[in-house]
Amino acid sequence: MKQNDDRYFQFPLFLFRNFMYDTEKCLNDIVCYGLYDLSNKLNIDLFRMLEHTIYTYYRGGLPNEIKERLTKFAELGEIDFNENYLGFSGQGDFEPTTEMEQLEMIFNTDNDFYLEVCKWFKKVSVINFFEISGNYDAILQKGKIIAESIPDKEPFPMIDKNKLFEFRDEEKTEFQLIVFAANVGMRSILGTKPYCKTTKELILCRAFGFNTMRDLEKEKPPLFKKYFNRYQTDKILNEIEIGNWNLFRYSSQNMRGMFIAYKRRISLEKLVEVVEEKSRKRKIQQLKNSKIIARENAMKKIVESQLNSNEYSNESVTSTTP
DNA sequence: CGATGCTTAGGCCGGTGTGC
DNA sequence: GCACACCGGCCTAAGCATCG
Repeated sequence: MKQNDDRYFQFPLFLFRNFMYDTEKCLNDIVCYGLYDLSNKLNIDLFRMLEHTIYTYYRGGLPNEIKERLTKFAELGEIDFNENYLGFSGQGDFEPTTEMEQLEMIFNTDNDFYLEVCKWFKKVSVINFFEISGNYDAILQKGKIIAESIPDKEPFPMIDKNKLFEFRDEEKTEFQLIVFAANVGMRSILGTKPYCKTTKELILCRAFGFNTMRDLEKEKPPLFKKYFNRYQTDKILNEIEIGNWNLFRYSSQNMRGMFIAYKRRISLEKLVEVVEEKSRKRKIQQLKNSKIIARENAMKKIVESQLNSNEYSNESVTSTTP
């Protein structure tokens, strides 16, 4: 797992459909899916797992089965636990090097035990990351159900972990919720791109958890109508731009649609440059095309007039012939 | 393939509603 | 009467979609 993924939850967009109506349930579903997803993707760091297993053995808190197995291995002399130092070095650092090496040897010969410890370690890692207090297995089960019902071509936006818990646990106004939702909508459109072109309509559509306007029309949320107007969309987008959302927008004069971008991925100056250069190149291409067309038309005319003059000359020839 | 119509963002503006 | 939030209409030009 990469360092910068640590702070984000990634989830299928459709979970967001009830965000405006039942925020807590929506965000808890996202946590369930995130937990399930992480438990699948998590790569085990063997060193940390060895260390944490020894640490938890000394400190207490291992599942009984694992603890009993370790005790047995100790009785057989395959691992030496030092009940005086409890894994701490003379300098006071937790460095159970010998125990870890011995445990690794045990893992190499007893694959079932290794897998059992992996399962436990994964669980504690995930619980630690998500700071959850609920029933881990139930959450995992729910996450699995969600994962199995993801539609095709579903966008997967990401939410900052702290923001997610903030919105789940603190009271928010409807406008604060729609701003958060629009932020998610924008992220679902951007994906991994630093910037891209879109419309206000699609941002709002995604904010309500729908992939396309076609999907949204099937079960249009009442609040979509409330917020999809000039004043409200501008207010929402302005709020996102001045707030701490790492997002901004740019629309060239009279252009159809707008560009949205991550502040941390591209500067306003750079985006404007890119957008105006695109428009300049398009204009140049249009000029080229119109010149080609003009030339073709001119050539046609010339050919036609030559044909005509030939006809006249032929006529004159035939007329003079007896 | 080209002409045409349609959609879109944003500047501007007038009108309505609300609280003081 | 005043300040402010809200809403939709009109307008422009870009550029996308579509039709013949």
